[in-house]
Amino acid sequence: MFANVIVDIVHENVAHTFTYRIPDQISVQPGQRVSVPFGYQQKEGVVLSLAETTGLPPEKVKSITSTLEDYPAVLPNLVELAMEMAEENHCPLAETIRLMMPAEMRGGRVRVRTQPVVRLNVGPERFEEAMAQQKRSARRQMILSFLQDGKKHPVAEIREEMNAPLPDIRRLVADGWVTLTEEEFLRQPGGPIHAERACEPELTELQKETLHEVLPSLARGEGKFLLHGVTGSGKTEVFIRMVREVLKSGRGAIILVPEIALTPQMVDWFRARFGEGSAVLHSRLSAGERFDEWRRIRRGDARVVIGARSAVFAPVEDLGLIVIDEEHEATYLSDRHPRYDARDVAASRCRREGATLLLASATPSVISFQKTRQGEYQLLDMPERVGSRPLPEVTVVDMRRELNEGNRSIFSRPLTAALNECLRKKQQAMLLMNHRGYHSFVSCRSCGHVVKCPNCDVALTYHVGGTARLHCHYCGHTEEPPSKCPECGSERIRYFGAGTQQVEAELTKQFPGIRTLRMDMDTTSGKDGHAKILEAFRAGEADVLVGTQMIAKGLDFPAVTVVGVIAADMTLNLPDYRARERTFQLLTQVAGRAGRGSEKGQVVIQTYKPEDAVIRAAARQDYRGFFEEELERRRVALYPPFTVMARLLVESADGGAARRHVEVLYHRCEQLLQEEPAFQEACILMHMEQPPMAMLRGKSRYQLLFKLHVRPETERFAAALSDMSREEIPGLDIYFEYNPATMM
DNA sequence: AGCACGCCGACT
DNA sequence: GTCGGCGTGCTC
Repeated sequence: MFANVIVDIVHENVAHTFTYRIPDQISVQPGQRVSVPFGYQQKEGVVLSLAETTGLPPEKVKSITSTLEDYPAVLPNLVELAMEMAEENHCPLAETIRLMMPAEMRGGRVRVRTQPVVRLNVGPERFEEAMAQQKRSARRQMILSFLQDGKKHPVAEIREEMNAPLPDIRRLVADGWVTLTEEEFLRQPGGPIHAERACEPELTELQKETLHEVLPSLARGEGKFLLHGVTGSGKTEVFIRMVREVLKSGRGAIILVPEIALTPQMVDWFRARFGEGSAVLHSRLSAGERFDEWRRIRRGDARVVIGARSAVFAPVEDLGLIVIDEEHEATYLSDRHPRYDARDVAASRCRREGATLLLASATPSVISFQKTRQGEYQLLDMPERVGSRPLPEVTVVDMRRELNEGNRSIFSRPLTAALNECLRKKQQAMLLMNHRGYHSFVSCRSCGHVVKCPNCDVALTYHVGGTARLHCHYCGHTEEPPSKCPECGSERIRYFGAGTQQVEAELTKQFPGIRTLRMDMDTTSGKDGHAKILEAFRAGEADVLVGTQMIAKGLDFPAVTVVGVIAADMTLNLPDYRARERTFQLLTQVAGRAGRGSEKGQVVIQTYKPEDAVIRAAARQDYRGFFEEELERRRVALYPPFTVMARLLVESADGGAARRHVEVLYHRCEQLLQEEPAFQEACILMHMEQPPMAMLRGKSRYQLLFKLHVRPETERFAAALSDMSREEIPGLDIYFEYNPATMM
């Protein structure tokens, strides 16, 4: 017998299977990991298929050295998924196969952990005899009583009852009453689960209706749904019930959430709801924990998995459901190679494995909502909040008018009034400061010069705390703030606008005695920094939480009645066709944080563009209104979902070399378009430019931006572009992105 | 990705 | 004369 093995090397040259003989004494199955001789070295690989014969000359074929596990690490369905992804992304199969297992499993960097286990060596009929023989040792009798049930008990369990039981156990082993063995045990992150069957809340009518709409599909293992539920509508409870339903029928489920939502409380809550049969996969796990959680899933001990993006590859057999919560989040687009969209992967996996897909969001992505229009997804609508709680009242404040009428503070009069009222009632408020880097930069009032990072094309950020230096958030560069404009020499150079720190400082100035907490990239750096701040706020240790986007995401603080957005339109004009969509999502999500308790919420959106359709739709919490307007805009301007974007990005420390190469690529693309009229028809736009961040981490950047019609031949054109990115040129990094996550 | 094989410049 | 540069090619 022969095995076709894909060797764990990511390189075009070896991106095909190699055939190995299977020695008589070992058996292998597809998906199993093996160690094989490869050239002069020993490599790990995954068996793709078995064959009776091979066309290769026998002297070339070597033998598999050993298997790495005695089970297939990659399930057959996931092998197929990896193959599909490799083909779609034009990347070596080894690269997509790697997604299917924890990174630390490769190279044997984690080991199966064992612990000593004891059990009674004799039947219950001889228990009294054993007790009698050990009558001189109360300790050994205690151990025997402990083991009376005949089951295996970890020594650690007995150690909880008495100190140092090992010598006594050894004595019992010597006397032949018990056996002591080493057994595999699984590291459990967060300790043992207290499966206090957390009470299942009674569903509202709307929740019941929604659930009933999906149950038939769930039973048949089919269907793709987009659940659009306003903030606070109780979407979570609906999909929790769906998971229960799937588990009841003996199948498994995967729930994807943004990494940022996987807080310790969230994880505890989830495990309390699902008990021992659940597993959690996130980046905070140690290598060993991640490996063991993965194995619990693989062995079928855990049938429901909650995790971030990569959990879409969790080895759940007999999958019945994948849920993607907050489906609009950019985190579902992988930023590393191989680039994939977890939503698309989930759809493919569901189709392949006969499972239901459910995407959920209060602000669905334009792409996903459009799919409900085209019948690809079925729309589930939850337009009301649980308990008929009203949506918060939203006030849009024109900051130009505030300024004209003499208010030079960063807080408008309505926001000041709302905050005063909130403080008086001892309630809590949240203030959102979007896009920090844009707000605390240093600029010259005379010539408009902005102090930028010498390595990256971004404005340096001013930090008040500590050293009062300017920082770059991309490369870590710091420098002294200039006292004179380096461009025109004017001394009228100053810190422009407000960052979270300035908002915080301004708060303490204008509201004496106010207690504030700040959440941004600076304050959340430590381990669990995130969770600590949120916990403190939840515990009422502050009146106001000031933060960047990260405070907008799906959090539930019942005591928050006021939400303020300091400058709503800052993200509106970023050079990205999704800027409007992102702004709408951010505003709607943050507004949804207000009034989740018994008190009605109030939201104040401060803006310099109160007439903008996005701001107005967000103020009305009107997703449909936003969607229709945005879809029309994209239709006219030929943006996705009507087209696809692609980019070829060239980076180099040598700016001239990058420039020259991008020109070469441009001409090659032009040639390609001329040779193939079909390509020319597919290509709406090809644009050579320096991206908004013309420098990043000390490297110059140039890009070719493409806007393409969705046509059969587009795929081939994209493949040709992808090939150009894979050519290796010393000193140059070339990246190809199809549907780039960012245009910066 | 490694690693050997192979053909041209300055050195114990 | 050799040591060693990295260009080219192969790995079941």
